[in-house]
Amino acid sequence: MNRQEQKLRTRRSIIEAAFLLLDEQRSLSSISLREVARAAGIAPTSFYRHFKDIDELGLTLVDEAGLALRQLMRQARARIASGGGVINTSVDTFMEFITANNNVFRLLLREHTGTSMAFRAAVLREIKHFNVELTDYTISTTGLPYNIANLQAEAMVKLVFSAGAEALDASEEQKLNVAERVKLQLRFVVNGALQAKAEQANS
Amino acid sequence: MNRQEQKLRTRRSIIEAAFLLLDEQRSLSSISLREVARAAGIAPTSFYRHFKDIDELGLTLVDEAGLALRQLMRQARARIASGGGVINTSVDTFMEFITANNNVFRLLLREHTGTSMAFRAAVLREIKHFNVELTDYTISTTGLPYNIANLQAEAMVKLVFSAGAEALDASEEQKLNVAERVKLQLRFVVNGALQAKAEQANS
DNA sequence: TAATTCAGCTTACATCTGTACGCTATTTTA
DNA sequence: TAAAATAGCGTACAGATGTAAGCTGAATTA
Repeated sequence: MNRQEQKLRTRRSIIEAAFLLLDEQRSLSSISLREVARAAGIAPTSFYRHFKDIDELGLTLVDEAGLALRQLMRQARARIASGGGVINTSVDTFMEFITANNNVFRLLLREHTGTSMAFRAAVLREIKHFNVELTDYTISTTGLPYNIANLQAEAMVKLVFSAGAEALDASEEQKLNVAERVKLQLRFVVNGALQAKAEQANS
Repeated sequence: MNRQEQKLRTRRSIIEAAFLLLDEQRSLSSISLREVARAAGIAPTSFYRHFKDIDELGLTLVDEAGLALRQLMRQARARIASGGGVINTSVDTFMEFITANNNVFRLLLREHTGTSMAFRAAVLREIKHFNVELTDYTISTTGLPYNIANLQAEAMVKLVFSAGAEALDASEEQKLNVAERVKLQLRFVVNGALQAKAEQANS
């Protein structure tokens, strides 16, 4: 077995151990280096061979979570292309993601309002990606002017993330309810934005 | 000086010390009993004369924060009555609150997605108050049917809270920008809801 | 093959935590 | 006034934490 390879493997096991620790009652700031090391099956001090800090590990986790979200968006777009409606498909895809990758989404949600400015900034970067891509998509499919498309996209992302937060702790049927409600709310936003476009055109 | 009176005074100083500790880098789960006691000027063990737990203190803080928010709403309603538009006045009032009671709002925001189920539940209760009152207000002023008014109110609260989260870390001019944007987004929602009402009536 | 690198380990230490126990001094009650 | 209650204190202890120092053995390089 290669040395590099082995090191990467250990690094992976640290990362995955950390994700497992990040359940509904733990945040990045509350997991300890020793605890992660224990879960990863290494000595506390060996942790330093891979990360300078617990914080460096935390940033890595946020990055990985963001990556997973972007992959999700690609998946959603593919499903939209094959019919079903933008809002329906996107929300359903999102909800599936949350259910399947519980801890990953929870991490983003928690650190978004967490105690570390670095983590908050990292999460904000990921959300900004979301906004930019949705704004572009909206412009290209509806022809809304940039300012309106952007406001719309931002509002939609916020509503979907809030719904995701609710869904995290919810039962399966509650999740369906949350999904249904947010879809209606997204339609409010879309229709309101369309109306704003019409008004803007008339002036 | 009364004994009860003195005890209340100490209790107050614990609560206020805790609020002061809850700045942008501390959450309820990261402040220690000893730290709070130190800041309040009492011995660590004296803390137990007032609260069973740090958690009991935490719930008290969430309650106080929720109370402050409800008072804010009353204030906002009074200002609406004296003209200026519902959305404008509400958002402005909210933003003023956030600026003046930084740590109070931050507490709610953080514990909303925090690691303690009890705290999350407590914050949700406060948000539900918000939703109920806004739904009632919407029905009585616009005549929207309950289901639509409720969806609208929920969406608006989520958007305003999200905007509040952004405003917390923002400069004064950024805050103005955030406020302006959320007002436009709220109009999207209101107009979209009105349209939904029209559609619902036509069926 | 001999020398170097380095992932992971063990040991060690200073610091912080929650909280149990019992004392004191003052207020309240009888 | 005598007895009871109690807010606050000091001491003490068993954990947990981050991380410094130095060792080991296997993989890599020369």
